[in-house]
Amino acid sequence: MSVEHATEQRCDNIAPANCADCRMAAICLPISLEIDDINKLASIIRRGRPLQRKEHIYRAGEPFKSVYAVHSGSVKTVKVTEEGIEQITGFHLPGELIGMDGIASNVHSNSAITLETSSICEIPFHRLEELSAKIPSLQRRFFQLMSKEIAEEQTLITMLSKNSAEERIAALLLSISLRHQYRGLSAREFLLPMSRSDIANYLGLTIETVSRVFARLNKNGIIDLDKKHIKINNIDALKPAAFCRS
Amino acid sequence: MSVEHATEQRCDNIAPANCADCRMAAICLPISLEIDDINKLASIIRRGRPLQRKEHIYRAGEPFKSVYAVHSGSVKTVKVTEEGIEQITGFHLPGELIGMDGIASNVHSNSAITLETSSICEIPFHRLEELSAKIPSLQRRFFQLMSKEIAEEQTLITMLSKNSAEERIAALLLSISLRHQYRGLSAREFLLPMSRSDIANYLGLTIETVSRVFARLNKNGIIDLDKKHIKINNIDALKPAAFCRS
DNA sequence: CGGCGCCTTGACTTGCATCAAAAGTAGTGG
DNA sequence: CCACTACTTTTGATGCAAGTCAAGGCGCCG
Repeated sequence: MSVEHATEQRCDNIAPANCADCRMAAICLPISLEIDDINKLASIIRRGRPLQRKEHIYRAGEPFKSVYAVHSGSVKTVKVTEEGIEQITGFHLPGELIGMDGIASNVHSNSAITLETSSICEIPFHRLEELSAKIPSLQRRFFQLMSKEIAEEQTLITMLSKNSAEERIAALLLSISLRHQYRGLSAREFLLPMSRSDIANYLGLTIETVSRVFARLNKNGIIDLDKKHIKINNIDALKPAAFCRS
Repeated sequence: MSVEHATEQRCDNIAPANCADCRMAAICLPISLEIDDINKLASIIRRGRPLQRKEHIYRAGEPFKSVYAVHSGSVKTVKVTEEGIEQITGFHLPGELIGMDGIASNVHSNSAITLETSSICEIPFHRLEELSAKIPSLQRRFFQLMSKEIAEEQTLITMLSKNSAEERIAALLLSISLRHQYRGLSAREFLLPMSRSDIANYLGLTIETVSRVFARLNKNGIIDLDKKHIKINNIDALKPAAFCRS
């Protein structure tokens, strides 16, 4: 809707979101909401101005007020331990929701940082709570999103605990590929929005190891890699089953 | 309350829980619920018969119907990958809630298995949802519990990704110690309900490494260990800070 | 053109895994 | 109560995947 764009231009800070017209809505809210309910939800969501690469959406330690949906671009979430060690806890693509780690303690336990120019929708949590109590399918949807995050983290835990460097990198590529596909984009060819050192940090490896594994996959012809541009030639070779017979 | 015991005796399968009198309630539901609301919640909770060691509470793949609170004893949750690799995703002590990973897909993604004789309360999820929509503080509490689980898993992720074998084991001991203390039990002396191989699996190590690290901590006098019985002599030596200067 | 990040590649080191075997513990049944 | 079997834990010897250290390449921007 052109109105949406116009609003964004005029208002230099935040604009009301128009979820009914957002092509990500099917992903961030794939629920059978009545059009009426979608509009109620949209009315509490605010679309922020586009953020540049490396800007913070929220910082660890800040009071928790909202959760956020990635509208376009990409984001990493980072946890910092008391000793100052940084751990990337997730990479987030359009249609994905972030910030739910702050609900428990009312303080964000992670920081969220854009990996590229991104546009982010803000959802004030107390209003989401109120609305959830009134719209059962929204409450359920939100429980589901949190549960999904738990399940995804468990997958990462298993990977860190049991898999080799090559398996971890293969799994990350597959995950990104799958999420692209889900959004109707190419599963075989895309840009990696994150740096090698982000990948290493996320997967519990060093940059050198990440670089060497990419080089090996490239030499084997499983992928074609040119800096951040990746093309997967043999998607099956990246699947877990491929590692059983090697 | 003796009535509660009487009920348990009579009914060989399940008995209604009496949350108002349960000494775990302060932990599993530390919310400012009206006594009235507590009773509404209690009315949907069922206390199962005591389970023996190694019994399943639910199995991965089963339809998701309920979440469960550990009333007494202890439980491990285990995720099995498609390739059949098992990863323990958590150890759960009295007052802790399990099974929330199943909400997203309506199927349990983990199995839950008792580590010792345990008594477990079952909370049918659809009734919890209904009640949450009516009692705002309950809805919030449940969001918080899920968020807490996310934050805890992120801690495990960081540990698996960044810490040495010794640091991981120290962190596990500290975590158990803290949870004992929270329940008013000794922070310095307790029984480890899980086997060495469970610990190894959870922390992404081998049993041999776990055994060696325990032996080293024992020799250093940091802990006294006799099979599963552990006594922490120098709790500070287990804290992350202790590893900065070593 | 020179400085700065980011990435790659090579040589070497190391913490933990693997393999192997013995010792300890628990459960079962005669 | 002991003998037998099966499992868990400990301890030792060896190997390897990934980390560390170091140097050089590439792209970007002032």
